[in-house]
Amino acid sequence: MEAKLPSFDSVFSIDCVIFGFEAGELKILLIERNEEPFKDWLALPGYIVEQDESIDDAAERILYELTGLRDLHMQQFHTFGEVNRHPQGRVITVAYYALIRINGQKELRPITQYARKAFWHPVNELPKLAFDHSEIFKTAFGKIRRRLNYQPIAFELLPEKFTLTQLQSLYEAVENKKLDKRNFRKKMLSYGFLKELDEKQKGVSYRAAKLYKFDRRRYAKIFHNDMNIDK
Amino acid sequence: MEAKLPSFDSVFSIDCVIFGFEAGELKILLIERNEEPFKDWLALPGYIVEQDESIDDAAERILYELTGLRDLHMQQFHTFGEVNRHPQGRVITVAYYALIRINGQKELRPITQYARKAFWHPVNELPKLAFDHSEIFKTAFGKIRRRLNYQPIAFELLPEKFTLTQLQSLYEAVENKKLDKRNFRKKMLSYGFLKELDEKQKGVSYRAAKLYKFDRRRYAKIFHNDMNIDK
DNA sequence: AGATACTGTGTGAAAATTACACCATTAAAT
DNA sequence: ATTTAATGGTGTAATTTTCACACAGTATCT
Repeated sequence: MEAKLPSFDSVFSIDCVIFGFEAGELKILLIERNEEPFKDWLALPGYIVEQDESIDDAAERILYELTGLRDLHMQQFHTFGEVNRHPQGRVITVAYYALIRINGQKELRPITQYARKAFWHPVNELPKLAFDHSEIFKTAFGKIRRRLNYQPIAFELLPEKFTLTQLQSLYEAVENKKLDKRNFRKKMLSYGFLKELDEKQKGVSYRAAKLYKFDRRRYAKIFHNDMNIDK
Repeated sequence: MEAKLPSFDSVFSIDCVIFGFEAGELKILLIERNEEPFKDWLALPGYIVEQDESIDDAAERILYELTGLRDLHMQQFHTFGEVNRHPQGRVITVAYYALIRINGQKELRPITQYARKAFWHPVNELPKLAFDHSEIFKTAFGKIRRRLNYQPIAFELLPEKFTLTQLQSLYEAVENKKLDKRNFRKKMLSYGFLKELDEKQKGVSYRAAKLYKFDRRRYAKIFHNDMNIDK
C-alpha cells in the first residue's frame, strides 16, 4: 500500500489557515482528506505548488480547489521546513492565513477529489490534525492575535456592516477576555476609520444597534502607508 | 557558458540578512559571489538547502560556509517564491535575519569557494544586489524596524556592555530620527531590564559614561513568555 | 403592562508621553 | 594651569492616553 505512494525529493507545498467568525466564535476552515497519507484525517487545506506558479498564486489556487473559496487576501506567515514533517519525503510548506466573513451563502465545496469536504470548525476544541498542521495552526493563531492590535484585520471577519458590539465580541473572542464596552467604543471611534451608517440592525428582539462600516480610505489617510508602529 | 549550469526543477534555498551596528551605522553582511549566475556580484549570503537538514539548520550551515560566522540566532522572516527569481530554474528561498555585534576580532572568511569574500556594508547606500536580494533586504529592514519597538533585539547589536548613548544612537539609526536624550533614558530605564554596572567606559577623551547590560532574566520576568503586545 | 435583552453614553483618577536646558566631567590642546 | 571640545547626566510641568466604573433608553415579545 504505502509502496504505491510517490516519494518526494524536494517539493514545495502551501497550507492555509483561514479564519472566520460566526456566532461569537472564531473558527478555521478544515478539510477531510481523501488521499493518503493521512487519508480521512482532518487537515488544513493545503497542497503542492506547481512549477510555473508563484507561491502566492499557488495559495489561491489550492485553497480554491480544496474549498471552493476564492479571492481572499491571504498572507504568508511562516515556512515549515523540518526534515520529517511529511512521511513521503522532503516537503517544505509555506503557510498562509486569511480572515474572511463566514457567509452562509458561499458554499464550501471541494473541486478536487483530494478533499472529501470542507467545513468550519471552532478554534477551541480543535481535534488532532494531519501532518504538523496543529503546529501550523498554533503559529497562525499567535500571529493574528498580535496583528489584531496593529492592523485592521478585524473587519475582514465581520460582515460589511456590523455593530460595535459585534466588533467588540470579535476582539473578545480573539483575545479571550472581556473588554469594557464604553472604553472599547470610545477607542474604536476615536481612530476615525469607522463610518457610521444611517441604518440599523434588523430582526433583533431588542433595541436595534447602529451599523458601521470600515472605511478603508480614511484608514489609509490616517495611517499613511503602513502602520502606526511608532506613533 | 550558460549551458554548463545545471537547471533546477524545484530547489529550496536560504538567504541571510545579517545586521550589525558599528560606528553609529547600521550595516549588513554581504558576500562577493564567485559562482555563476551573478558571478562577481554582491549578494546576501545564501545557498541551497540539503535533503537531510531542516531549514533552520541549513540557515546556520550556509551562513557559516559563506562567512565563517556561527551560532547566531537567526529567524526566518519571509519566503520568496516568484517563478523567475532565479535564472536557472525554480528556486524558492526562505529568508532569515539575525542581529549581531560586529566584532573586530571575528574574522569574516568564507569557507567555500562560492563566495570570494564577506564584508560589512552600510545599509544606506547599498549597491544593486544579485537575484532579488535587494527586495529581500528591504523586507528584512522593514521587519526589524518594527520589531525594535516590541522585542529586545537592540541588545543583540551592541557589545555586551554598552552606554545609554550607544543604545540611543542605535535606535536613532534604525528609526532614522533624533530622540530626546532625557526621555529616552527615562523610558529605557523604566522597563527595568537594564542592569547598571559598576564600570565605566574607557579610552574616551571626555567624561566616561556608565556601562549597562541587558538583563535577560529580568526581561523574561517582566514580560512573561512572549511580549508586551497587549499590555 | 411588564419582562427581557441589548444599546448607548460621561467623568474622574492614574499612567504614560512629550517638550524642554543646563551644569558636570574628562582628556587633549594650548 | 587654563582652556576647549565633547559627551554624560539629570527634573518638571503640560498633555494625552488609558482605565475603572453604572444606569437610563428602546425595541420586541408575551
